[in-house]
Amino acid sequence: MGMDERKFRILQAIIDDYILTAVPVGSRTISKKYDMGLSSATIRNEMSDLEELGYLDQPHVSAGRIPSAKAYRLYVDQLLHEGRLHSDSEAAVRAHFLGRMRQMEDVIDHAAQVLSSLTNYTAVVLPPTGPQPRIRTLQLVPVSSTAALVVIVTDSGIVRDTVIRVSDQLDSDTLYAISKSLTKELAGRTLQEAVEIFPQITARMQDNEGLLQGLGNFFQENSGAASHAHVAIGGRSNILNYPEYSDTEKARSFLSLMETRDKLASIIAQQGEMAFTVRIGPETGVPEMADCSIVTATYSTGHGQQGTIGVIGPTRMQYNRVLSILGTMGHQLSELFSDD
Amino acid sequence: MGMDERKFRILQAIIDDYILTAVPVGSRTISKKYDMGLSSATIRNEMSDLEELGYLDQPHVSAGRIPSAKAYRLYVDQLLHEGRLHSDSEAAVRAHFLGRMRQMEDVIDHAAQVLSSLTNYTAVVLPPTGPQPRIRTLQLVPVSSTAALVVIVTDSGIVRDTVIRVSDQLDSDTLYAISKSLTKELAGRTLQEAVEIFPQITARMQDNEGLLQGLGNFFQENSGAASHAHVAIGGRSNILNYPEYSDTEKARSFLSLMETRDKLASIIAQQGEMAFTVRIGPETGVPEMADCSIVTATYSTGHGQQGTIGVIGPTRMQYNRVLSILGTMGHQLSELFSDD
DNA sequence: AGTTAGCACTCGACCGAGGTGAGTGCTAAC
DNA sequence: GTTAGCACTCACCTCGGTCGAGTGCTAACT
Repeated sequence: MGMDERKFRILQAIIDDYILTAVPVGSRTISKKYDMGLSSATIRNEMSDLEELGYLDQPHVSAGRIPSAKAYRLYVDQLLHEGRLHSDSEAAVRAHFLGRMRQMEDVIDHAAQVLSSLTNYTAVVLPPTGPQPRIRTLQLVPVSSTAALVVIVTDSGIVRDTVIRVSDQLDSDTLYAISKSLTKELAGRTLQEAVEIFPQITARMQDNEGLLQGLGNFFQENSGAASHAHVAIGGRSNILNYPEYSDTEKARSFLSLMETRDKLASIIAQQGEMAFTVRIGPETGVPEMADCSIVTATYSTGHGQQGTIGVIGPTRMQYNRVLSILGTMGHQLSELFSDD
Repeated sequence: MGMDERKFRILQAIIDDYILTAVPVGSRTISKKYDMGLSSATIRNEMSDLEELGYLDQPHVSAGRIPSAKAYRLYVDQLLHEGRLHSDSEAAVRAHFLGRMRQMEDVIDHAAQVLSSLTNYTAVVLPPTGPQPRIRTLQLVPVSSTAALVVIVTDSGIVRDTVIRVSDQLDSDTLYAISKSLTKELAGRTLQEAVEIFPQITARMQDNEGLLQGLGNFFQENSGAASHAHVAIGGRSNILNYPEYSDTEKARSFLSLMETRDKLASIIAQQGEMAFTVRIGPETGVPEMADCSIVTATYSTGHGQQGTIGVIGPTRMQYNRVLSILGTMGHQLSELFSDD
């Protein structure tokens, strides 16, 4: 007994119906609602086969069937293979990005917001990370008599800043001079490299110890794995729209997972190069998400950096819609970042 | 029939018990658990009076009584009046702030986190706002050949920045020169004032039109009510710990309110000068929070700026604990910001 | 051989009856 | 003014019965 064309069509109908209704679907429903030209009895036989093949589960003997993770997997693979993602969502996404935003964080937050409101699921957006950005300019701005702001501009246009304390009294011009010489030394290097050669620089410029030490620390802190910094999450409570989470206990564990940004980031973070990832139920590897699916896509900044956007919802997710929206969103973000 | 001492003690016992158990409390419970030296019958009579006075509600005729909003109000006023907030929480709060943080946002986020985990309710922290900060320094940092970063340092040490596009090609030194002259013109003024006199400056410095226009926009955008910028929220899902929110529909509406930062900020934002505000049930003025209470406290930065921290929980909130924790947290934040 | 109709069977959902127990209000006695 | 006692109320639980959606199996039809 293999998986023939007809079985597949029936399976697809079952999945479609279940995605819509979240109710176990019976043979009669399929035979009537999706006119297959087959009687319910025949469907029943096929469903029995599909269950044996592992594509369907039966919550109890006299309920309909529901698709298994394996079924969704098949369904999604098909979608991805065919590549026919209907794209009426494109306009919607684009419309939301008309007023373009200044800051990275704004963009990230906004993207998560849009993504969740378009899909009605929970959305997560990770900022771009990638090869160590290279320093382009470093500048010190006086903040008070004992503090200065360090602004570092990198080749990907990303700006990092921090306030450091300087024990000495330094005026604006002196700081500018120091900035210029530091820029000369550091331009073109990564933060990692900056940490390495920093002792030499410190040796050469013996004055301004306090300042240099502060700078050293800053480099140190920021050179590590580009710190999963800001993770934007949107539509946290969307999950409650779906009956599978009407159980409060489930909802609780899901929502508290959503609160721990770090964990979430590591779950979402894309490994590999794929345009899309779809992890279904147990494939997520997270017990709290045993009946969730995670769909992610990547975007890139045109400076070799990559970011991830993702949607989390019940396994009976509208994969078609979600994939298409993620695709569009990915494009938009890539465009937005690459000419910025 | 008035409110005598004994009635008050009974009411207090009822509130305490209800806060703990969330179950309507009956006369027998009070007479046994809180030994008043009175029989259940007597308590019953008193409770009947208290109900008539509007301090107790009876969900149905044969259940116990639950405290009304009016009762909580009385209870809280008493707490605030007596001022005896037990302070074993002080150490806990302090412990969480040992590693002090660099950036405003980090502090805010962390504070919300701590506050929610200490209270087990949902916590909200608003960044300090206050009288228009005055410009101390303005500096332009080149980002690319067509963009520059504007950094503005204000007297409260707060740094605002944005990237603006400059149509002209400007090198670092030129930008520095412009920065210096702009700083001279603008130092000591508020952003509001900067907007007003900006046309004159533009007229005087006719070159660099693109740049000046970008700057103008930036001032304009930031001069408004100090933009409820970053609102930190912690323990969103804590509300689900409490049986009054085991109804999914209620939880949903609560959580989606928590998602709209702006709205939340305006709800929490403290009017008036009071150290503490307690709004109970309908007093919140938000229908979604008909059976929530909001407790807020303020902290200040020592530069005339004030921020708000708040806790949102069910009306049967542990007011005592919450008030004391908020108080301590407020102090810690004030200290942290004032010498920064 | 595949398809279909028919039928017995299963099992969750829904409904109403009855029992249980916490809690009240009232009355009468202390 | 306080207390004991008692009848009464009402949410909640459990139990049995009915209903209906859905299945699996068998036998007949194409």
